[in-house]
Amino acid sequence: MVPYLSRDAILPSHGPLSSTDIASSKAVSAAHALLSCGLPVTPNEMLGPKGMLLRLELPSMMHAAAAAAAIMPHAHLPRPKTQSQPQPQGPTQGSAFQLAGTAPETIAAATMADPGNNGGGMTMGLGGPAPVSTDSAAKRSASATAMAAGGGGVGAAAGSAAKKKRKRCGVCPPCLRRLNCGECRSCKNRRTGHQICKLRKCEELKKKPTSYRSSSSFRAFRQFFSYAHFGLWKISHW
DNA sequence: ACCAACGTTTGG
DNA sequence: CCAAACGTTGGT
Ligand SMILES: [Zn+2]
Ligand SMILES: [Zn+2]
Repeated sequence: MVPYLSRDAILPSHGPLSSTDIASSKAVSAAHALLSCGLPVTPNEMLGPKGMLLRLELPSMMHAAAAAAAIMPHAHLPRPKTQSQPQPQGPTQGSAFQLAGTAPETIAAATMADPGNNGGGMTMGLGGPAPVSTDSAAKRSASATAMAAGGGGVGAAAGSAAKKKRKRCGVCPPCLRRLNCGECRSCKNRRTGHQICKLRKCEELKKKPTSYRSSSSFRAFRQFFSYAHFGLWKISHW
């Protein structure tokens, strides 16, 4: 199945019909999101001659989800912070997909097999060209991750994806600093601490790593297909 | 929460 | 191999 981000999905056909301004801004958002997923696309490529959003074929559902997250109005609503029971998390959060019933294998893999968190979320894993580590790094990480997997135990399928080490965003103020302050605990304790200078610590990495299932792109994706399931979006020509 | 220490991953 | 620095654990 080839995932589409269709115009009809983006702009509800019965809704207040698209001003081209809205389409344009959505195109900008989607293009940005796709770019961050490694798919270089310009807003103009998503807009037709009349300024309407075009149906865009995407290389993976991951891209579709990211684009949906950037476009859909509810993607960034704060989650109902109500005491979410520490339920077995896996089955519960996956139920939306079972409901939709049409989740392609790639998505099922991306969502169901998510071992709880993967760093960075939407840019990882599916869709993009394979990470391609041709050298001994592959073997290195293979053995290392195998060992790491051994410790975990609960709920993880054997040989499930190892959790990736997150990388600094590179654009936040701390990331832009080039010099260690030399005064903070991390600097003073560099020999044994192995930590970056506190003034250089990336703001993103300070945040608790978010699981893919709690990411805005996943929520948008789930919402997207929930609506599709209930027929609120036009999907007849998919 | 902060911190120290260590193990581990990652890119060069 | 090595340096940098993320993840984790244990102590406070
Ligand atoms: Zn410092
Ligand atoms: Zn940063």
